Amino acid sequence: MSEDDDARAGSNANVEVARLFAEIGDILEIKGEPPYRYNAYRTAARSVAGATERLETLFEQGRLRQLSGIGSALEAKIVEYLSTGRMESYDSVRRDFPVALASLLQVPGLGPGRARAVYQELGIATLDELEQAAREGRLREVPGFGPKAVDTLMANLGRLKQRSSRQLISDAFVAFAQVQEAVGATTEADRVAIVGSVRRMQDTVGGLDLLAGRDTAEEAEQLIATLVRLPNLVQVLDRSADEVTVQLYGGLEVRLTIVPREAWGSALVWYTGSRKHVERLEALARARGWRLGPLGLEDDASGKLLEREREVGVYERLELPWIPPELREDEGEIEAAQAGTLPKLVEFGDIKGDLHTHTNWTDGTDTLEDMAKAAKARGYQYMALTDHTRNLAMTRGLTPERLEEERALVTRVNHKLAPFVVLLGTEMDILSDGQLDFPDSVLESLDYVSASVHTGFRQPRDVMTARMTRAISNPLVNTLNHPHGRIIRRREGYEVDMQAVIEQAASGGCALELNATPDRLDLNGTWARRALGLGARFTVSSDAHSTSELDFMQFGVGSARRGWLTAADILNARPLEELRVVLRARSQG
DNA sequence: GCCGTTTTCGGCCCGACTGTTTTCAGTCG
Repeated sequence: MSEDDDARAGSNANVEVARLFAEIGDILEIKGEPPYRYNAYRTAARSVAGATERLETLFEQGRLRQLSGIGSALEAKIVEYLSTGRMESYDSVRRDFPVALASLLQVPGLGPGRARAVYQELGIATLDELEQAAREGRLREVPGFGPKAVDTLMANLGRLKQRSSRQLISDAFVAFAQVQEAVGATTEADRVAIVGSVRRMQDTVGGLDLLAGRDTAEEAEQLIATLVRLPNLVQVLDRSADEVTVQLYGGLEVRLTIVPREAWGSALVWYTGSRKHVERLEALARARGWRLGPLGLEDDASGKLLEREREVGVYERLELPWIPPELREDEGEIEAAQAGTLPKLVEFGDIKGDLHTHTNWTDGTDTLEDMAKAAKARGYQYMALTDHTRNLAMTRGLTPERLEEERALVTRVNHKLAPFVVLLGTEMDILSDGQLDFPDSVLESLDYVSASVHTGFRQPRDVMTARMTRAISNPLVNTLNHPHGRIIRRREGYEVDMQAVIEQAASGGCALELNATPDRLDLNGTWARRALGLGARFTVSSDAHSTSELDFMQFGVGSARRGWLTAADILNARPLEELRVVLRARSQG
């Protein structure tokens, strides 16, 4: 590993090309080009950013076109960049509009049309300039901006500033897979483990913390060299002999800490955290005259090491059972551990089926048969097909007539894949007044009914609360999907008295979904635990819109574990026949 | 600009709301 390699890693081609494509896409949208054109660039940007190999390598081997979304035109642009360090089409679109202008698209209520207008009328290209113009009243001069529009814009700008930079947990897992692949290819190190908030399965994470064990200093050096050569590395933020922090494309920070192999157990405890949980453990150690640190639990007086190799050993020494990482938040887990009342948390293997899936009949990308096969391949006994309903027009939501056609398809697929079972279900829109999108007569004919709010997000809190409680009071509704409606990093949940909603759900027997899609994770663990206390029941489902998204389930199980849920609390941890009994009981009141 | 056991050409989520209009563009989900 030479310094040259490190320096180059600071501006590698994968990251640069991804950035150029993404920015071209943004500017084309602002220019008013049709969606298929700017979307092509955005798809390509994601594809390049997610590539596990360097573009140079792919080019040399003539495999650039293997990246999805890269056709002949974009391949040529990549080749142009690799050979000249420039991209003419990027320079060209930049002559029309400044790249910074794309940052305005983050503001809710400000789309490509208005972004173009503020630039052409006032020369505004940044969020700061926009805010100043709004404050000085100059924004009113732009056609299309009335007093109301300026007010909401100001409010949204303020909210945008406060938005946290926290990342999706799924991005951390993608980065981990990448690190594992790179490490496996270049070193003998077999132990790289996730620690920190990602191991605790928090719904959003500050970054990815990794831990590696090493026997020799050379091994540590090798590991660090591997990390700074990742294809999507943006910059090395910090580096020492046994720790390195890098930033990847998209903003995720990855920190790798390397400890002597024999200190693996105590280091796992230490770096998994949370800080508060570890402080409690430190206090328990102190009370015994010991000291807990990353490199071991030792006797204060003699300095003798009491435990460091096994994580469970550290807990045992402190007279505690091993505590699952998802519970390590100092929210009662130490007390429960001492009292012997830690719950037996649900595990991925407990999940018997997925109750929230979509197909290409609405906004999914895959056929029902492919979805069902993929679910079966994951070891599930069943899957509920829950396509959207007519109120959600953008997804080509189903009418009762098309639902009947789907029923015929379900019958055929069930015949083919038996004993695997597709339940005919629905993700039914909750209309703005709390009525359901289908009449009861249709709902009665279904195996499974879930309901969701997808429209009218800006209703006042009391209206939204009444709307949701009314909808889930219908005994034909088995589950309330993604109760808060938040999309992490994009939009807050709607204003609603969630306490009232989960109370209604708990008392009426309507299950609450733990939606496992990484930018939803809704309910999250905190809310799940609160609802559990009220006696609620739950589902944990992927909301998959493609076969690969069925794998989101793991994040939902993480939320469930953070919510202290056991398999008994989760409907789809039950075998099919038991599930059917529960679903029927609900509809009979 | 990409893509294909429904296509190598013709698709590519589309209807409702909002605030601003004076007949609708822009944005959202």
